[in-house]
Amino acid sequence: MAKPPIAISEAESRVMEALWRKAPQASEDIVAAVQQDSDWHEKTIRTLLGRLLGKGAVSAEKDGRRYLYAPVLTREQWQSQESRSLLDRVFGGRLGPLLAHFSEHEKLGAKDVAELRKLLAAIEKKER
Amino acid sequence: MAKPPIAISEAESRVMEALWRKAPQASEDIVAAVQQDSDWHEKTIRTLLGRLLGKGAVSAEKDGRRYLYAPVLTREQWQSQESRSLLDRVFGGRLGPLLAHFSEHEKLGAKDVAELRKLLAAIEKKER
DNA sequence: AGTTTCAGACTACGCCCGTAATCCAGTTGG
DNA sequence: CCAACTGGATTACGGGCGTAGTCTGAAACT
Repeated sequence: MAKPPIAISEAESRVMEALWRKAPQASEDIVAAVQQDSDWHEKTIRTLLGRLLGKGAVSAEKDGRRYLYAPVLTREQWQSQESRSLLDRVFGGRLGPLLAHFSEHEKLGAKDVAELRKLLAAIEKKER
Repeated sequence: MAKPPIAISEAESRVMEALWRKAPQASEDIVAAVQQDSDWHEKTIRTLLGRLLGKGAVSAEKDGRRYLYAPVLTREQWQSQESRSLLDRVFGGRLGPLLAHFSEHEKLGAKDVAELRKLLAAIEKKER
């Protein structure tokens, strides 16, 4: 069977962020890390961690009486899923319209333009 | 006060699609249009339409015994909202990483590449 | 050894969403 | 004029999500 994609919610992704930055970590440290950027209650963060475990988005390895948590879903996988979802849901699966949209409505910084050039250069190289 | 952004759900967006393609339309026609691409029950579609009305995403004008519905939220506004949401939630608000992601993980069709070139050309022209 | 503590498990609860079914009043067909 | 029909309004219901609170078992402190 194909692996079912792991869907995580907005709030859950904030917890994943902490793990993507550093892993493995004990829940105490995760709580502290997440609280740097949010005002969530410790209980809330632990609940989210538990849900992520249930979904298989993180793994837990026993370390004494506590667990050390690590991400299973990578940030890249998540970014891919979310990007593809936007592409399919909102732009009919075509990159063109999405890019056109960004070019019209988002201010592109110098770095963005450089990234665009790089992207195009890579494509052209591969093309022949 | 600033107008609060109108958030619509996935299913609701399917109904909006029908209205974006043609408006105004009576609910009967909307139902028929949506059913072309889905197997939703008529009642379901009417419920979604009602919710969209409640959210102010569509307007209804009485036309005899029925209403004629029209979109208030435009497709472009919606695409903007969703794009910005992805950008902020998943890519820290920076376009570069998003573009890098697409260049690495998405297969670009010829049309996409053309769109990219056009986009870059437009930028270069504006740049000087 | 008894008590306090704390990580993790289980429970809670209101709101949104997907997906309808039921109810009601005005229109229309007979 | 009465019955059937139909669009719209109201109600339903289970699952996920945001946001915790409570319970429990074992470790740690005294």
